[in-house]
Amino acid sequence: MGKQLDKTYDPAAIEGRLYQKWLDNKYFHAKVDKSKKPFSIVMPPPNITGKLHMGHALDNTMQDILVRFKRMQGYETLWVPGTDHASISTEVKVTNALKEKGIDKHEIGREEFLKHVWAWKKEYGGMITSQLKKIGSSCDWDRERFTMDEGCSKAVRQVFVNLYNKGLIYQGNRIINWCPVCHTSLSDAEVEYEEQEGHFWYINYPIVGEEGRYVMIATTRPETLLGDTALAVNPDDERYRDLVGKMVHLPLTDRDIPIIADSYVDREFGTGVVKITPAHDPNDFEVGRRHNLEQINILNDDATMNDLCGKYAGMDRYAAREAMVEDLKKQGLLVKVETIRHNVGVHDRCHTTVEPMVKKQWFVKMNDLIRPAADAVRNGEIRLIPDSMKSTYFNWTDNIRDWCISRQLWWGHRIPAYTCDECGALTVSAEPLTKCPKCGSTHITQDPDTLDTWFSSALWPFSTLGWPDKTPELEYFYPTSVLVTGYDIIFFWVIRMIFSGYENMGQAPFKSVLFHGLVRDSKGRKMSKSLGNGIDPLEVIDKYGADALRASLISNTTPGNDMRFYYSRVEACRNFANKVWNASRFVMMNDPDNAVKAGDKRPVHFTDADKWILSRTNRIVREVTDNLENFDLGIAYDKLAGFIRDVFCDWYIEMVKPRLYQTNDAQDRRTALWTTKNVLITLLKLLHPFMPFITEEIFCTVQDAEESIMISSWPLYDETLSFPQEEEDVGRVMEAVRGIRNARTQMNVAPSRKAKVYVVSENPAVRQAFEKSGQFFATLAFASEVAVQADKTGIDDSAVSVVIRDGEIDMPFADLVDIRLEIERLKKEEARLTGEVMRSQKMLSNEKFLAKAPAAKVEEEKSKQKNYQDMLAATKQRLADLQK
RNA sequence: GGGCGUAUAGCUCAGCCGGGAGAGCGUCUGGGUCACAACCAGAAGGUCGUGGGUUCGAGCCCCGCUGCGCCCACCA
Repeated sequence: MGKQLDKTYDPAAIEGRLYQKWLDNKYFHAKVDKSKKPFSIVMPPPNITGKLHMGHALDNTMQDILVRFKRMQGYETLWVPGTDHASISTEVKVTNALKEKGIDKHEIGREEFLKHVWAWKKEYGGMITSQLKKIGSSCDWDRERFTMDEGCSKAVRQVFVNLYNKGLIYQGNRIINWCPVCHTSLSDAEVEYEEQEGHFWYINYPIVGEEGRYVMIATTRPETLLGDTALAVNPDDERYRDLVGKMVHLPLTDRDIPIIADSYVDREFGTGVVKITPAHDPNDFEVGRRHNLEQINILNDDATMNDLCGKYAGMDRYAAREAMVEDLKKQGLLVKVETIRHNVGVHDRCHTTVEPMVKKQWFVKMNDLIRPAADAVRNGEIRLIPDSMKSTYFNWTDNIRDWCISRQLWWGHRIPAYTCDECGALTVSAEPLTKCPKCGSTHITQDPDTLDTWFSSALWPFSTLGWPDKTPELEYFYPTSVLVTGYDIIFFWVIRMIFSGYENMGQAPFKSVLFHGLVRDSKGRKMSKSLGNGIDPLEVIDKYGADALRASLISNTTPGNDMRFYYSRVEACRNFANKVWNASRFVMMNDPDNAVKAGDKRPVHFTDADKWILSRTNRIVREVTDNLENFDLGIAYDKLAGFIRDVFCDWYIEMVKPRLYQTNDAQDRRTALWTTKNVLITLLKLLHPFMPFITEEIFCTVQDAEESIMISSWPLYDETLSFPQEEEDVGRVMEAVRGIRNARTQMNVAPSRKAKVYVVSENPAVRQAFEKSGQFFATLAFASEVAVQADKTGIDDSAVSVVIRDGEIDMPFADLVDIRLEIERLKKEEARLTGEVMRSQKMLSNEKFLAKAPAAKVEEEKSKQKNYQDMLAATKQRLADLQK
């Protein structure tokens, strides 16, 4: 006796055991094997701050599907897992955690703080990756990496040095986005804009030397007035032309500032006069540079007013705003206040309103670096899926700005730049420096800043493979095959990996990028903690199994589009898994001793049904393979699942039942079993990338073997298994069976009441099909007996016409249905068929079509037309008969 | 303001190279059936957002309009 399967599929009972088995056998482990072709993926490293959410589940399911598919195809597959130190989110998180314990980050100092972060990393850093195992990810855990491990850090330092030496990294005073709470600069990408209510304060600036004359400006941030170094008007603005070059007195201060002309000013907006605050506004900064204006920084790092602010010094920016407005009012310089809604930049992590400030920062010069990255996508060297992502990509590469890479954080890669305390020399070094190379002094200070977290992730595809060392892995697996990631980090990450790949490796980091969308809740909202609408993938797995979750994330989806998460969809997939389970159980029950094996020699005498299912399966092999090669995961799954359910289970298993239950023809029974088993095994293999657990369990149980489906070979299209004639014949029989089933439902004849069924047709091909393939017809049509005949026994004779004899009474098909309904139906049918014939006629008489369409298409259309004509004639005849 | 996407059944979405409108869920009808009630058989339900154009032929290609979503910019 072979092993048995339980009656319903219980994922919880097998998933853990199977994953352990795969681990124990080292199936996920990749080696450098030059006799095989490599296929490699690096996992987008999840942040160490988080736990598994639906986005990760989707991302990793897609990767796992590709990896498992390629592994079965015989590639040496490597999937590198890992995590990201996520400098700013982690720092915020740990800072808050410490705060709750009453510990202040600044009090304990940098070194002590970092100890806490490392401890935190140790505790939570591996959480996600261990959770990823639950969904079946077949990553090479021996090669798990962390963006701040020794190897990645070395790569970071090396890249920094290389870029610096090429002059592509520079330090500069630039206006940057400053987060007053996190005390760090932010890249543009880290700033979000929120619409908030604000005010427009209209303020009069007195003109120097012209008593009683004022220039009115409008501002949303009156406190920045203290940093004003000019007013600006448009050079073409008639209203203010005479003012250009004059001075105004800056209220609340003892300074006078000039009025300048700059085309940046929009005449239509506000009063047409802009106060210029170069130190606290990016546009003003640019204007200031053009006009050589002084930059006056009026803020401390925590957004309180600094010592330059006189009586306002020490006040918070908002408190100062109120106080200053009050003072302006007293002096009669405040003209009016308007309430407006405007966009305010906030830090995407902590939602603090950012403050533009001038700071010395490190930048990467982008102009030259971006070019190969843009070209690679433009000339197809790197393929973006879906295609439409190209536009988004170019939108960014065409408008590239230098990348501010320094962050005033503690957690992250410290910038490898050192300043000599004695001679002041700046040295950049990949190895820790202990003395100044210029003067030999040992008093040197490393730059306190750390690098933008994306600086290290940008190197991920090669730093994980050992770069800057020339490892065999790097040589063999780079460039990686495909990157699977969400479209939301195309700018943060994808582009930066691409230019980093070209810059440091001279090659693209991957050949294709497969984008997916966001997983939203059932109402289409983003899943978020604040809304509390997130769904924990682990809960779904506990309840429905990993396979069902995976399938539900893949089914009916398309690359790059957002999707909604529905429990009903998971349930449908769970039910499908159970279906597969039971189909397999059926096979096992009919061969408890496993006497017929899938690999056995092919039988000689196939029935039409066998040839039909083998041929159809053969086709699905090709289609699913093609879809997977083309990254159409959703289409591949839907097609395959549909085939398994609707074709294999619903039709073939029903057809084959009599042959398995009646044991009088041992030879035929064996053939039936062989076919069923082979088809089942093939389908299981195709399904394995999508549903790894259940397919593994069945694969082993059905064959009573330990060998894993994971390392079995992917099915190939087999020319000798193509039976177009039988596909057509059996297709006809199925058509007829459907007709009968339909009729019976309409007639209210219970399937349990077996009937004698006559198949009547003048069409020899149809008769032949039924004679040849009719053995399973009776079962499918719930008939006790089937007769095939040419002459009409008093009724119609279309291609699918049938007569059902039920019990004592002869009940011709047509008579059983309400005649009026039937006439209506036939009229509709007639109209449809007439249309089809005309359409077909038009096509076939069209010279362009005949000339341009492929020959197969024309042939197909011809046979279609013939079919339609026959059916139309039959329908007309039947209508005429009935209407009598 | 600039860019991108999207509009298909009651709901959520597929629909490849332009040639017969699809799936899942839901609804309705029938069925204790010997793999599966987490089931089976059947049915109903669509002007493919709208107006034009190209084509023998458009859900698909082109143009206009409308609705929705996202990204970038950030007018002080």
